[in-house]
Amino acid sequence: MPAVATREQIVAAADRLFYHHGYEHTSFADIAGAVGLSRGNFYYHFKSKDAILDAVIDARLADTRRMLEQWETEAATPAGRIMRYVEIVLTNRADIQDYGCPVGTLTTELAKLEHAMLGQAGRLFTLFRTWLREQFAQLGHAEHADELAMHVLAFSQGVAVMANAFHDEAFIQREVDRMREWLHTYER
Amino acid sequence: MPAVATREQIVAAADRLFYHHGYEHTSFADIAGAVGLSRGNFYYHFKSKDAILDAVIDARLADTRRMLEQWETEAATPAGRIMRYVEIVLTNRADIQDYGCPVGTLTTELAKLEHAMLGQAGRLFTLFRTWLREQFAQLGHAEHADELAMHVLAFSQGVAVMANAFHDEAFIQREVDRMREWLHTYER
DNA sequence: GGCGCTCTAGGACGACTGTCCTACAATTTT
DNA sequence: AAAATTGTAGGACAGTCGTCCTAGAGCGCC
Repeated sequence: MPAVATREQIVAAADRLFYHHGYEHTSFADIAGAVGLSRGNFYYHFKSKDAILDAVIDARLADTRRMLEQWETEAATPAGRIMRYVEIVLTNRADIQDYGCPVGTLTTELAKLEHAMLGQAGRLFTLFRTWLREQFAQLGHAEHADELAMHVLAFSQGVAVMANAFHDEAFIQREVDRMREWLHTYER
Repeated sequence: MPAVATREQIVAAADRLFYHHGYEHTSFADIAGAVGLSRGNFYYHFKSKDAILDAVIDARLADTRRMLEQWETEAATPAGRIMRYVEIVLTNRADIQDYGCPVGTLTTELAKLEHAMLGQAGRLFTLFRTWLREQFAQLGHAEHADELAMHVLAFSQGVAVMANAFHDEAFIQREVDRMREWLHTYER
């Protein structure tokens, strides 16, 4: 098998395991088992566990950019695009109830570990923040665009943590509805 | 030194370390070093790491109950008491920016570890939830008290995650102000 | 066939983990 | 003073961790 395909398999497995069980709690053996490779052989593809994390974050950044670009084509209005983001917590409610938000939980964990890759993980948040800010600017609120973007991010993180803690789908739906109404007050 | 004092020292040190570095990332050696005891000797006081976590959660539950009772005496109105909760993110902003919310981050971590003590940690959330629900009921919104309580909890968790990720004090202040205005619409 | 490159298996390594045990100091009780 | 209790130190234990090394399989190219 070509190295690139194996590398992608490793990244995909690590991505899933980091999300489900956390970075620290996922061992090389776990990833190796998921891909079907021997443990020691990993150093041909990645020279350290940090390098895998780096690749996982890069992959998530690329996936996120792809998703945001797709939203640009699917939703015609900035408000519609913002709602696309808000509704992630509904779309991914099953995973969120089980594992929380992939971005939020990773950032929280890396902060506690004082991990060198924390800054890299922060770029995931910044990517959403910048995109949301642009949507609010297009909506005609350039002056407070960043504050509104941060508010929407905080909404999603709050819902994710609570949904993970209480496994309450009705709660998620209510909060999304509340957010939709809030967003209407900013539409012109 | 009597055992009870040593035990309390261990719980206090473990509480702080679990909050700062996470449960899994904190080892017996770390706690022992913080208290100034030998590693192996812990089994005289706690028979397992889970037992320490259990004691830490119990201590946090007791501290939280004390805090909530104090709020009952300090704030005359239910709205004032709810604002006391909302303003935690401001009062504890330094710790929150560094380590996030003690309750939220612990629950998130234990969920990923599929740890048996996850249910115990959930009681911390439930304690706040029940208390907030009671305040909203006293405010005259008995019918939606639980939904409103969950909304306030989600607010605090969202702010905590974002403040931890971006270290933005102005953001915390803005969100608290936003929450104060929101709460005014529910006052009679 | 022989060479070189890509990829892999398997194990060794030192460090660290939670757990447990035993011997001993300190203190209290008899 | 002797005995019993309470608390401690230090190390052994089996296991796991991330890391690294070596030998060799599979393959295209000369």
